[in-house]
Amino acid sequence: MGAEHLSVQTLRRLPRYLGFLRSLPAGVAHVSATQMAAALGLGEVAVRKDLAAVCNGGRPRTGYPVKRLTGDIHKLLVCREPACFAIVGMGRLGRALAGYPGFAEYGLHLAAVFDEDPALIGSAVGPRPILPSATVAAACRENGIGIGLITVPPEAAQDVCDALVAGGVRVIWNFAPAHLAAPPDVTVQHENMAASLGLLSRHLADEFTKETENGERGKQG
Amino acid sequence: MGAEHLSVQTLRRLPRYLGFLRSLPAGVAHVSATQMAAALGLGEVAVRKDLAAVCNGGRPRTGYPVKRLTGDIHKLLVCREPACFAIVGMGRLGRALAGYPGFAEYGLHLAAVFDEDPALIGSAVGPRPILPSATVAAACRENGIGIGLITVPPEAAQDVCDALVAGGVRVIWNFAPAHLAAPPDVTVQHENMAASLGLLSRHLADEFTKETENGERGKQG
DNA sequence: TAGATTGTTAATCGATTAACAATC
DNA sequence: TAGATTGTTAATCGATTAACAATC
Repeated sequence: MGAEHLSVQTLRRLPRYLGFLRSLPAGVAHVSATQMAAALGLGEVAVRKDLAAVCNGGRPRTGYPVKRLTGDIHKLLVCREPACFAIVGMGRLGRALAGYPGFAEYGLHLAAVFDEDPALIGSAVGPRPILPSATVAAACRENGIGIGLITVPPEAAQDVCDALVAGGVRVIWNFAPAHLAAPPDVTVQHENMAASLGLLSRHLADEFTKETENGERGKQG
Repeated sequence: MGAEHLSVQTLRRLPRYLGFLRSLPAGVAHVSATQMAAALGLGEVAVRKDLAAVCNGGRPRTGYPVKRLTGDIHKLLVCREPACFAIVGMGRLGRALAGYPGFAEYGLHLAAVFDEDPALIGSAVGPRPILPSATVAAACRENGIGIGLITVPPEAAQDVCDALVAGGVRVIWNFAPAHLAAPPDVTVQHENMAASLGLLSRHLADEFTKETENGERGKQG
């Protein structure tokens, strides 16, 4: 219990804890924050605090019971009633996301997929028929879809955004590298894969600079 | 100039500034932090600070010259010599990433793509031939590839990770929902799309709770 | 008992926000 | 001059880290 308020950072780490716990051999009954931190490459204290906030089954010297900890984290991640989402744009990225595993794991349900191309309408992506983009607003409203993913080319993104908003969607995850205008009560999260990779690359360069500045001193193989 | 040190958060926002600047009609010569903040839905002061850190062409009452600001941000994002990266796993997600637009924009070059399936070897993704996964380590080392993207099924992710590390890759972006073990000098960033969407969904739920708690008071249409 | 581990309380760090002086 | 906007300096906020007492 104790779900009072978890920081965004903690929430981001929970799935990784869950993944680690599930990767444990069946025989392991207990696990400590120390072990998890080492395995996941995270700070020991951070992990301990996260676990303490999430599960009250921890005992000194013993650690946490795997089963209970797993259950508690899982409960926290799913917790609410399933949220329905839609994907607009059945190109490669849209299809990849539609087939991405584990949405149910997080209480998410892919309720509809859309594309503009008449040639695609009616064909299926997994078990789902592709619906025409023109029906986005109506379909979202009908199915109580609150979340929309945009995976269309940048030129088409704003129109799709407008349609989603018209359909009552309140959260938009935009994969098109385009700037979108939306009313203030709609949350738009922009995902720019190229930019994200650029940031990672810069991280690499910075690390390297640091190392060479240190003259490779203090490096333990 | 003044590229001393930009915070990660600032670096994350820069691409959005760039996108906004490029979306401006050709006639607009100057733009203020106030305008950009409003358009992008960001805090006014945050934007002002970011711009001040990035470009010294700002003038009171006038704002920033669009051309110079665009150039300075662009320079900052590319700045270093191009970084080579590889993608292992030519499923839907791998192909989507391979075709994602704008990597060059951030000084990134997709140098090689790999897959395990013998039926795919030799066929092309865009201009690039798919190479066999067995050659990952050698190919990375030969081509000076420092960054690897993993888009294989979770079961195969650890092997791919090992191969990349063996090939000298120092930064890994892992899209498989799997926990990876890597040496401490290798940075592994985990991307779990389902978990990220779950977090967004939770955000939606929290917002909604807040609103209803406020009894919808103070909402201005 | 001894020692590892939990969980809490205080200190540090980084980023955002607020306040305000400088300037075109 | 007046007023909008920049850029800086101080205050707030949140998260991480460090220190330590509690406990099995």
